[in-house]
Amino acid sequence: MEYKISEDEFNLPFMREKGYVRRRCKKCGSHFWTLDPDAELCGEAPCVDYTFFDDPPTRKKYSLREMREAFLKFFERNGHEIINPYPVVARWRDDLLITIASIADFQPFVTAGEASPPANPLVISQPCLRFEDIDKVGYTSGRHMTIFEMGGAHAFNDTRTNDFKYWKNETIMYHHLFATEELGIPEELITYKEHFWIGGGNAGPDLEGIISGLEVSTLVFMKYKIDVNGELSDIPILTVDTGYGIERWTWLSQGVYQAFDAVYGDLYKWLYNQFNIDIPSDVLKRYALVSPVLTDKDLNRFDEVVSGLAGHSDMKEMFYKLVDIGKLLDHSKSALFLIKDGAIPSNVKEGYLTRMLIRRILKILDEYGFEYDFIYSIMDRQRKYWSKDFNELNDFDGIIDEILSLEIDKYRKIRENIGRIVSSYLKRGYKPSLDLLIELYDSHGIHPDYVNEYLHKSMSIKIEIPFNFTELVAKKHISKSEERREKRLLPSPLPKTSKLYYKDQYMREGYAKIVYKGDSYLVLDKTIFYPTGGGQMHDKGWISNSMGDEVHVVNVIEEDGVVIHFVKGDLSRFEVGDDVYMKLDWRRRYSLMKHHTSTHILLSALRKVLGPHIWQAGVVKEEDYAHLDVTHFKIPSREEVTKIEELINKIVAEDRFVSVRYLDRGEAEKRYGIKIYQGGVVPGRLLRIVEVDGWDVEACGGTHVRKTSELQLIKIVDIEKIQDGVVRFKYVAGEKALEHYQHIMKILEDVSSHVNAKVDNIVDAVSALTSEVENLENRYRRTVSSLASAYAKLLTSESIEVDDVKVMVWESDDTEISIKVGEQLDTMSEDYIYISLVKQGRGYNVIVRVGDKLVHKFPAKSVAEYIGKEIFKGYGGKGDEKYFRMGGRIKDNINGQLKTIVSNLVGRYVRQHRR
RNA sequence: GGGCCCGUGGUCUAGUGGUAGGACGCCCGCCUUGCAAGCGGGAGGUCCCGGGUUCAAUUCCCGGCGGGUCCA
Repeated sequence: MEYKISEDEFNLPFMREKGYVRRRCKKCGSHFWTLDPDAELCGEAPCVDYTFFDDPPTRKKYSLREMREAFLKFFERNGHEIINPYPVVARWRDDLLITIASIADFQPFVTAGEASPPANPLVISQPCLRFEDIDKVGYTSGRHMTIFEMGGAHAFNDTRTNDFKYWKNETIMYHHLFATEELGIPEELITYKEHFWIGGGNAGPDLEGIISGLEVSTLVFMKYKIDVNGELSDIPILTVDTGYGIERWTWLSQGVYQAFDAVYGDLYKWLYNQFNIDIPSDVLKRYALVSPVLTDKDLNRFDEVVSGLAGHSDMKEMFYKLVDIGKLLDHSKSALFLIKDGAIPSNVKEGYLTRMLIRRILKILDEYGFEYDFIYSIMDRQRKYWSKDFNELNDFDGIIDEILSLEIDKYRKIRENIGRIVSSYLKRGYKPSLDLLIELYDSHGIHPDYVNEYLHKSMSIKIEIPFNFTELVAKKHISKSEERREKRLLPSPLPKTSKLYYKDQYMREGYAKIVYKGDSYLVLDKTIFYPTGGGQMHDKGWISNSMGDEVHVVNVIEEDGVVIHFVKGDLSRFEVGDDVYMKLDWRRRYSLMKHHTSTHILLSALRKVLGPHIWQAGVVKEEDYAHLDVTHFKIPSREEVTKIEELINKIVAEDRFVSVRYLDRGEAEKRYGIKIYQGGVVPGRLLRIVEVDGWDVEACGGTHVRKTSELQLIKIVDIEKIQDGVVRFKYVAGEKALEHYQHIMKILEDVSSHVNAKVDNIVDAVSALTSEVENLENRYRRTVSSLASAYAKLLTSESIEVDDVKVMVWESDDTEISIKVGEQLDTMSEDYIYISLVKQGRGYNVIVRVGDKLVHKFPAKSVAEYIGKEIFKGYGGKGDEKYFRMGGRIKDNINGQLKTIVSNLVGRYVRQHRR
């Protein structure tokens, strides 16, 4: 749908005072505001050329850090409060994996008016990740990056309370002042291009700030909600959503030809040297000037563009290197920030993005013949480079290396298996074709380049890789967008239930009034029953009325703030308006509380022992146990687990207070950081903050014990890797921990009585047992073979001679021995026909073997078929003239001795086939 | 969350509706001044688990578990 921006949308006092006029670009057709009344072009490349190279419009050159500081300080001077950046993994949102814009930090609650912002107005420099343009990275001289800092100056205007900060006029003025006064950019260089912005369910008109050909900012005035049909409706909060591209402003100020040069400084120069790049500066500049034409669909014009740089026909290889160092710098920084915020490489979700980035890096290293190990030094230099701005990176020293080493191993394995996998697909009937490339990439992650490399080596074939290869792979995955419609239980809205368990977490009984009665559930005006939520399972208990009728509460859920009690029992004498008495199954609840508090203690211990990359990825607290999933790359060692257990039990023993407070969302984030959102999305203006004194702080809606000593003991009982990048800890606390030990002890005692040894000696006893079993197995094997040879002798002596042929038929109940006996016969006779009949299920197995002298005259296969035809309803088998095995179901009319019948059949066969 | 691929001695793997094969590693012996290696012999398997089809399943079908991979 096309959204028109009215001519007057940006006809603001500021524009008029400055003398800005609205024009339409002759090339791209967009409307823009300019100080030049004769302007015909919008001012953005590729409509016009970049004009800042060698001659930056700013007063001085800024490093990225200086630009960030200048931006933040400027807005701070103008009434904005500086907010620390959020993680790049957007855990507080369930609709986004990663932080794609500074405003994402404040969605959905702040922009929807459900929570107050940490400050208003505020300013932030937020690292953001975007993967839509990943294929352009490197080609566009650094205009596109997967990771960048978005300088966001935000104001939230609440129309409901008339709490108005500022809107369009001031927003543009701030932008203008920042460019002109703070940075010294001549104002005639600045144009504003009109645009309509849509994203994240919101929409609004925006202006793009363009300076010297480069878009450096987007000033969005978010004022609509947009539904699935594209219909716009007004929203109560008018949000000023500005995004200043800190990297681009930096680039602008330095006037260099590559934004990577401006952003990565020494790191860029280091890689430039490592790759032995040598591009004359005038050629580099010419490339930078034409690179804006390389857009989505035009990337394959790269060769053409590069070779068109007159006079330098052999520069192609150099430019490929240049593009690739851009990718290396960009991807390694993205991967670094993802890992920092807990996106451990994985095959799912945000972890997959980390893995993809690392693999793209490894592939580039491969292409230029670098060792994979080179990635360690790239990442380490990145880490050091950015740790000055993001101090927490200092804590990631060894972890990054460990993660990289695991990823390199995996990548190497794929690389090594390529030949085998490709040839197995060819053997399976795949033709060397595009289909094969897609299949191999999709199922095995083998990049088409590698397939070609192999095909070229082994059969001198090369398959053309289309530019939209990734798109083709994606097409195979057209997913049915699963509509998760939540089933609503309550027919009409009811007043929210008053939650007594928040007033007193230890309340075990109480009175309430019935406000609604369903077939098998009750809604009360207030309740002591905790509904399933935040990983904590619901309470159980009993509800009774004044007449002494009692029902059992078996499940409790919450719907829109209304707590619903599912009950078992007769509800016929419970009526709306009745007073009822509630009683908790306290044993259950108390155990749930202990497990919940244990979870908080464990999580902080994991961060301390395993590293700062640990984030909660899922959690369940049951009555009998709890488990906590965290972002981690391997199962911890025995030593680490011991350390963790010692640490958590130290916290238990120290008897720390567990406090519960309500804090304003913004206040809480400011004081404790984003780490408080371990449990995921928590709506609302006020946050319930649970703090284990001096140890752990989380926003949490669960019920907790008052003091850690109530936990008595926390024992980790199981650890497993539930997927790449996620490790699950299962643990028990309180009396469940005691029960666990008792359970283990009982198992030990059971074992000990079975092996006839005291518990202390079990290990020795069991190992004696296993070697005993081994011995017996050997003896069994020897016995079977001597048994087989004994049987063979017996059979030989009992054989019936038919025309000099020894015919032996026997019935056995063991196929294995039957086969072995047959094998033994060869050592004693050359002219035998051996038949073994083995009952098997509803039919018979027949093994036929003939002596070496007879294989031509009486082939086993022919003997078998002769018999089979006679005795089986239907049969099948396999073998050759020496040995044949078949089976089938016996004909109904055969009764009497099968052995005799078969003997006679063989005799007849021999006589018929002698000659 | 979904699609696809895979699961065979310690490791890597071939193969098959009817006696499970190889390589590396391991053990013993021989050759060699020593090493690398070579030669001969040997040990090592619930063919991931459960159900079904079948006279017979490691193999085919269904389900589960585990691994890989791609997409969102």
